[in-house]
Amino acid sequence: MPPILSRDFYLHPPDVVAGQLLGKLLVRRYKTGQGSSTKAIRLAGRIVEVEAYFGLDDPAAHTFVGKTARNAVLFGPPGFAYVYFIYGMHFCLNISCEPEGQAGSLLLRALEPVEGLETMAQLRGLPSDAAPRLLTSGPGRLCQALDIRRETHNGIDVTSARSGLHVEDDGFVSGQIEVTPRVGISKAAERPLRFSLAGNRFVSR
DNA sequence: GGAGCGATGTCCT
DNA sequence: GGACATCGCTCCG
Repeated sequence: MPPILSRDFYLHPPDVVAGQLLGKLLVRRYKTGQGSSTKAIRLAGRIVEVEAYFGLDDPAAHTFVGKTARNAVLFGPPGFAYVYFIYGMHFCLNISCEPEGQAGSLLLRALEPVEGLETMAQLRGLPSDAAPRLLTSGPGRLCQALDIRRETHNGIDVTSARSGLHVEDDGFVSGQIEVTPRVGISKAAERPLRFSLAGNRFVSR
């Protein structure tokens, strides 16, 4: 089994960790089937697009207003999942970074699906032969494809194998990294904090 | 393949 | 009450 990224990996500023996270595998353990025929499978995708959010200094970040009930996870230690509900129907997944007390985070925006594509399609409400691009290209899509919800995943430790959600380094070597402005925000929209694998088809639009 | 737009719940002011 | 780190559909080229 490839090594799970440790807490130290996430200890650094978000613009640093974002680039290092590209090319790693996001892995979700998932139970499929029913009754006695249930079995555990892996839903996995390679991280191809990440946005960096700073804490109190970043007007676009959820943490800009200070610590609240919703964003409390981000003020905790690095390597924990922050899952929030947006636009009345979607979830987005972040991972906390920086030392406890500093609220940097990484927004996972797109994966290249690697394991469990049929189950991902099912979870997305698509036919099993759906185009892979439709599965995990976009922050809301990847949460739906991996069945990541606030109730089940907000606040879990992604550095522990027992969480059922973690990030692995399988030795993949990233090519060129592209850095562009972040997507879908109105404040600090010009800052180049969106990191993606150059030329990868699974990067969101 | 791109612009426009509606759906929809939660959070914070 | 308004804004929102989105998505999928329609309509148009």
